[in-house]
Amino acid sequence: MKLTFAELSTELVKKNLRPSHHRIKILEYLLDKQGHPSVDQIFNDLHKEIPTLSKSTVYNTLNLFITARLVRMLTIEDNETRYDLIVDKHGHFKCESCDTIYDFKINIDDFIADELSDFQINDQDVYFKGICPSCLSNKNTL
Amino acid sequence: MKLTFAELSTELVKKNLRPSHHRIKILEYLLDKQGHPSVDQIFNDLHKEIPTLSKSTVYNTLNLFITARLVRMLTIEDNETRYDLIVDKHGHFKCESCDTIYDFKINIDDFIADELSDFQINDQDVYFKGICPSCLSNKNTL
DNA sequence: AATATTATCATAATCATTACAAACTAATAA
DNA sequence: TTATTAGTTTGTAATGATTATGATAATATT
Repeated sequence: MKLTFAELSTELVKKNLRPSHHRIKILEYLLDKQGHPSVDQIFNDLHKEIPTLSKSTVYNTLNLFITARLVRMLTIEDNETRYDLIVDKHGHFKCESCDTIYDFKINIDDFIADELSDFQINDQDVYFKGICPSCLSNKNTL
Repeated sequence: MKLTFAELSTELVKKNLRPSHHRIKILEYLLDKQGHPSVDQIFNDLHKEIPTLSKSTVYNTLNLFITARLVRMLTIEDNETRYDLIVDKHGHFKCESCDTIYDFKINIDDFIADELSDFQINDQDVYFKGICPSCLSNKNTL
């Protein structure tokens, strides 16, 4: 579901964000890139295309997207924040070998225990960690 | 289920950790304190009792406990790690108003998606955020 | 075009965590 | 007991991710 530059721009405008070039590029990157990139990944990759890009801008833009509820912050790891476009609810699996974060379907609402009936739930995160199939098979061939 | 000093000491020895005074105090603190304390909370509270206690020791000891699988790290928030004694699997709810982290029962295994059948799962975390009943009722009375 | 507003940049500041080396304590052996 | 070794704790310095700040550039508004 590759969106055009113009379509991405509209998405930003919908959220009352000015569709600057940098913002569109960062949004596009988040859409295209699998594995839920970190700030460093985003910055390093986009820096090749946009040499003037500053890391501050990446931070600013991501925080802007978070406030606009376009993007979610994943705190699956304690030393590095990852970012996730908000589409539908899903769980996250981080491979401890290759650091890729995979999405998986999960019906989170089924989880909700009775003991939470008096709580106001704003966010739900399901984080799994382990080894992904690709790294598992590599390990076997070593 | 308050454990005595001697019993806590035995727990450490079981895990091949020397039962030093500091380690026992930190373990005891984790057992007694509700809401999953941060390093700062642990340090500040224990510092009153043990004025010579160093924050390094708190970090060292917690990491030791994690390696020994006595304690789990909670990365529910991106700016502060919380710690959780390993007992049985449960979810964590963080109140965004009072910062307390509540446990709740959850049957994670029932919900594991088929798409993860080829993944080796080592850790499972379920993090919810929102407002706890106590803060909700406070808000209503304001 | 002039002015006000917003974006971006570059650097400095912050803050949680880790690394490190010295000081201290406990365990073991002679 | 003393000497030796291993393990623990401390305090400070280093690291590294993130945020704050002030200057500059771009865009929108009048």
